[in-house]
Amino acid sequence: MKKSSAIAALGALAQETRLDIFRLLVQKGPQGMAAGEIGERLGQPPPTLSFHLNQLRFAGMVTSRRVSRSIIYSANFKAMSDLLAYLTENCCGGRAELCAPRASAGCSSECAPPAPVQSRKSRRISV
Amino acid sequence: MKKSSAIAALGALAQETRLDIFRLLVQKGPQGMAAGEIGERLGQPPPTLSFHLNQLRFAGMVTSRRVSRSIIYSANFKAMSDLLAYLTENCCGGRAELCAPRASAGCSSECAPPAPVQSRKSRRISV
DNA sequence: TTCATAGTTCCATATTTATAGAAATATCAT
DNA sequence: ATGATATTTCTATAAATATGGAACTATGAA
Repeated sequence: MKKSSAIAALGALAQETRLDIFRLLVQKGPQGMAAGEIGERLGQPPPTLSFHLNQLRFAGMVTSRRVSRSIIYSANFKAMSDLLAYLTENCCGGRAELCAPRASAGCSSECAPPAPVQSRKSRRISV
Repeated sequence: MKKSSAIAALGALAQETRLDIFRLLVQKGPQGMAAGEIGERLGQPPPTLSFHLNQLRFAGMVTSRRVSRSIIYSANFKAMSDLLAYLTENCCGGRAELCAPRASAGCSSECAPPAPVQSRKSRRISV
């Protein structure tokens, strides 16, 4: 994944209405949901909703298809997983053992907090 | 994870310099890196860098600790994994079998594109 | 103390992003 | 055609975010 795509994806999701839209669509699954229904659920006026759906679409996080008068939006699951992979890429310099318990998908699950590092000489430090 | 935390995290990462910083720190692992070294690597003037480090810190994506004159920043791996979990939460309404091949961590790996939905009556549609 | 180093905060400016009314487009039913 | 529904584009305005110079704070060394 290119950096610019990741920034676009993150930026698309970093807004309350759009995050709501995206999670709604993630939960809805591949069948998707019509723009109108999304707007009803989230209480957004059509132009505002359309703006946000466009942002998500340009960022590649959703796809759309017309069905009769409705436009059906669906989450782009591939884009989501690519983004997650990008964020965790080469975690801990490849030495995932530095990332504590159940570091399954290359560190993405759960990593140790950086507190108890002190590799050799235990050095006392302040925050 | 609360929605506001997710938005803060996504917003923090949705900016080129900050994404660079975060990925650098993810790859560096728990030992972290001094602000100065980050600035050198990314070619950012100190005030700009400090601004972005603060954004990441307020969003909970990095932690900082002082070591002598340096301030060492580290990625917050827990925050990252919480964010990833939030994004994929209840994927496909819990029926992860709707999300195609190797849907390991609740859909986060790879999900089917929404193209071949057509649950019952195969309806021809245009895009 | 004084100096050099490492970072931060303050501030003004520039840029980007969000909101929603009004008008326009597309589809379907009559 | 005409009207109703579904959604978008246009537009102006408002709000949030990014940038970097100048000045400030904290730490350690001479």
